[in-house]
Amino acid sequence: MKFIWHLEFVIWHYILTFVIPLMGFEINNGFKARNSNPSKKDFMEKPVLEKTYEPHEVEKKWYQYWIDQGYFKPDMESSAQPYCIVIPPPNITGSLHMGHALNNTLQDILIRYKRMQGFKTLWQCGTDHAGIATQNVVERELSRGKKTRFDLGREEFVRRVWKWKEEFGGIIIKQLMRLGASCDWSRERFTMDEGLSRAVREVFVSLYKEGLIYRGKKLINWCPRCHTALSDLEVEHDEIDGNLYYIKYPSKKGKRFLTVVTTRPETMLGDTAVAVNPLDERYREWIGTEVILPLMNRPIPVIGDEYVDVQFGTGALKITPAHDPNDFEIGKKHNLDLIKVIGEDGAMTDEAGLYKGLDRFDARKRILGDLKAQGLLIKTEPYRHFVGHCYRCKKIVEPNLSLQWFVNVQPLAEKAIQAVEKGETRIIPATWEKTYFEWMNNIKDWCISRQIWWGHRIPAWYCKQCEGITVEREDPKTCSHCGSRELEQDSDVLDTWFSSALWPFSTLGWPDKTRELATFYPTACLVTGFDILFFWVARMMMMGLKFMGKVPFSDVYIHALVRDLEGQKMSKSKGNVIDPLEVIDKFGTDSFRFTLAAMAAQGRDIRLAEERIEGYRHFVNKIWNAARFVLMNIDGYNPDGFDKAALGLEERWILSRMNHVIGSVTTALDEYKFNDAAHHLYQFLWHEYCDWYLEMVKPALYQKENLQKRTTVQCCMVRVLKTVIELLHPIMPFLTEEIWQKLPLASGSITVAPFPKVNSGEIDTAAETNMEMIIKAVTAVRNVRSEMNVPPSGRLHVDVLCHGEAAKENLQNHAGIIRNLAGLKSLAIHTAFQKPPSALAAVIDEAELFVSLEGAVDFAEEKRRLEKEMKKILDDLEFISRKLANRDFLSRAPQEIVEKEKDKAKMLKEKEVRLRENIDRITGMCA
RNA sequence: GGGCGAUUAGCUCAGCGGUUAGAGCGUCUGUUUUACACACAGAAGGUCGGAGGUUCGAGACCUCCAUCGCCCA
Repeated sequence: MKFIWHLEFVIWHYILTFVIPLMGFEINNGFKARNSNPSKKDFMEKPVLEKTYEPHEVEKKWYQYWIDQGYFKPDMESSAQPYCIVIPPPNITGSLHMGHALNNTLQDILIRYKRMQGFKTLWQCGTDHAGIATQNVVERELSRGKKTRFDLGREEFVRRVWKWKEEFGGIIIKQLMRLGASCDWSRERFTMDEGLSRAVREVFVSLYKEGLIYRGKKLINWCPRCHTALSDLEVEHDEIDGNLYYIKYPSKKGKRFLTVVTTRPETMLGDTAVAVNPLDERYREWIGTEVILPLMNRPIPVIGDEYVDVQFGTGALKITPAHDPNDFEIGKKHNLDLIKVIGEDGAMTDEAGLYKGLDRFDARKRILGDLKAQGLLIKTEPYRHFVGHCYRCKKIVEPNLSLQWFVNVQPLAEKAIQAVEKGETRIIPATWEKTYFEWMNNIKDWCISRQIWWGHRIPAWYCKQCEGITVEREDPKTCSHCGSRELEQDSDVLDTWFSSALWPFSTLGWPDKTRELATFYPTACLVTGFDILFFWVARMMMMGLKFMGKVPFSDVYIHALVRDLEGQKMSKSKGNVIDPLEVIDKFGTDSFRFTLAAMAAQGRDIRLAEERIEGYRHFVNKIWNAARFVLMNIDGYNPDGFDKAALGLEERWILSRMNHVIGSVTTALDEYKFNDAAHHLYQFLWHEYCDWYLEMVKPALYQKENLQKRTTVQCCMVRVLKTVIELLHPIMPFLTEEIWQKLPLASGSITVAPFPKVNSGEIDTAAETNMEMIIKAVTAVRNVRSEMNVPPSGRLHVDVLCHGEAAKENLQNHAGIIRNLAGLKSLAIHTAFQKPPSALAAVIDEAELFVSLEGAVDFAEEKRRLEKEMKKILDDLEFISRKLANRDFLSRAPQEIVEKEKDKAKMLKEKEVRLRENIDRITGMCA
């Protein structure tokens, strides 16, 4: 334990000393720019970019700029449609981990996307006071000075926690800034703020007055370490290695015994019955008799109850209503006494007789020893079973009888179920709806009181005179029942999740009727992990519907968990955590964000390894270099030189493809398919724009004779780059801003630039078809070169035999592209010609290409190559022929599918013929 | 015990009724081509966990089985 405290101290010390100064973003509330736009200056001084993208300075510079410009604040005066996301408030004790990184990256992508689309966007941020967790941290700090919170007293202790919060509580906020999060920091809220506390008070009082909040003595989960009650959700059931103990309970009369089985012998001191199944022949005659509870020598009844599982153990169950939830229910049914033998501190109570004062686990040992000595312990067998642990401190939870505050949530849950059924709130992916309904339908009363000091104190006062409870919006001076002035406030605080449940409206100003509340509630989307679907989402639904009359959000997007490469949950104890901040330091924020987006497929966990991020850093660098290339080739650039009539096939093609990508990315983001958006952008930018378009236009850029052509290319390549950078901005905010600012025609910030829209007029199917043919021709030649080991330096002559005039025209018109990209010395296009006997052949759909080699040709190798090709064609052809021979297929499949298959078969047959001819020709050469 | 999900190329994953399957990384072969070797060109690699069924057609839909993971008792 000491070691852990020490470690924690070291970590905080590190953060304070090194991390915070490095992250020093300055937040001010002004809309006015204080700095001039930082990069225009750079552009003037350094027209050519560095060879490699260096993220760190860039990130710092732009983040500060965005804050200074107030881009993250919604313009409340605008009439645009609102779009609001409330952040899942991180705990003030927290430090950024992978879960936060993914969660906030996805939110930032959505917010930036919508902001660019012109919505009035608000990403409402803030932190959570995290009652038990924070109290634990400060208590641990105190214990280093050998003090407890009781030494300080409540008031002083709470003051200390506030002080701790002021000093350390902001760390995660600074870390979110490094992630690029575009929250409106000027609206940052804290669950213990005055306003949010007022919301808590209002909700508590009105639910109490309505009878939905009540105080009652029930069996609750008690953590003896945290010394507080917990809700059912805050208990984690983990499987542990335990034992099954077989214990003899002697009958009151006679010499017989009833053998009961238990995993927790220490609770037997509080047994008030033994239960057997009334259908169980073995014990039928026992029902109604009494046995003597060993060690306590107390007679207890044997009762019959169907709950008892005949198969389990001996079929006789000891009943301890004060220490087991099932026993509690049975006890209630049979009107059994409740004897509490384990106290709040985990030690045995006065009711435990001789064992009073012993810790629960020591008592177990002692009891087993005593039973053994009396010959009452028959046997002990190993048994793995699930035991409840405190989700904060991981200690074993004690079911305990206790007077606590509860919310009767069932009436609230019904409305929350209906809202999802009616589609007022969509849960995405929809598979989670089932889980939501399952839990909501089986919901139990929510224990909301916590026996700690850090939190919202329960606004209930007890009268010393009449013992009545007074619950009011304003602190009462007198008892509402008898008027006495002798009042004492309940010492408990509320479950932290109680205030979190109000977050979507309390942060917007409720219970006041603010403009923000009217504008942004219901919020658009909530992004969260499934681990807090019940803790938080479900409760926000209930409270939002109850107090606002409307669902708190239209969409709930549930994302994956980030795991390590082996699929293990990342945890400090396993030592498999990847620290997001280290990743950002190493690879830059944009690489990291893109990786998360690319891997965020719906319904699947993310297995993250550093190599993934490193891989996407290559993409970042690729984009950087594409921009570098563009900027190096825009001298003499004339922004008005974009003449639609002058566009070449390359331009018409890339613009068409670009518009497809705009459409795909927009759809993907609208549907929360972040990985699709990322992959479309990756594919287009790298493999279409860089690999093909930029390579194609190099000659036009390098020449100075045809200035019209050059200008057209410049305009087009700048436009496509600018567009794709804008599409990428939600995922990669920093790199895109840096490049965008350097591009001509950019002013202001990409943060608020309009998100590209599809221009269907630029979709050009003919251009795409023609370009595909050219790409196929180039690839075919390259393939031959590579397969036949023709050195890249060898300039070749190629003859193309086209099937038809259309193909000839297309290839003829763009022979320059083919020559350039395939590395040819010369290219001749024919519709009929004598095949050169020794040339290597490549067959594409629309043509045959003959590559003439100088010097010796390995005809045997060429034959092998062609035959390999032939095999593939024949396999395909066989498959398709079988399909077309099937009468059912022809009659039942849709006509267009049949046509498609027929076309394909025709194409394959043609290819087969041509390949056969070439094989025959080469065979002749071999001989 | 109840529920949910996963199983596709060496690895991580897309694809969820219509070309006997795609990407990234990795592997192999070439290449100092004036944006990028964090690159370029090319290639190899899969009977889509197993068995039945529905369908003209099935990684994709249904049933069962196996293995793994998660949630709730």
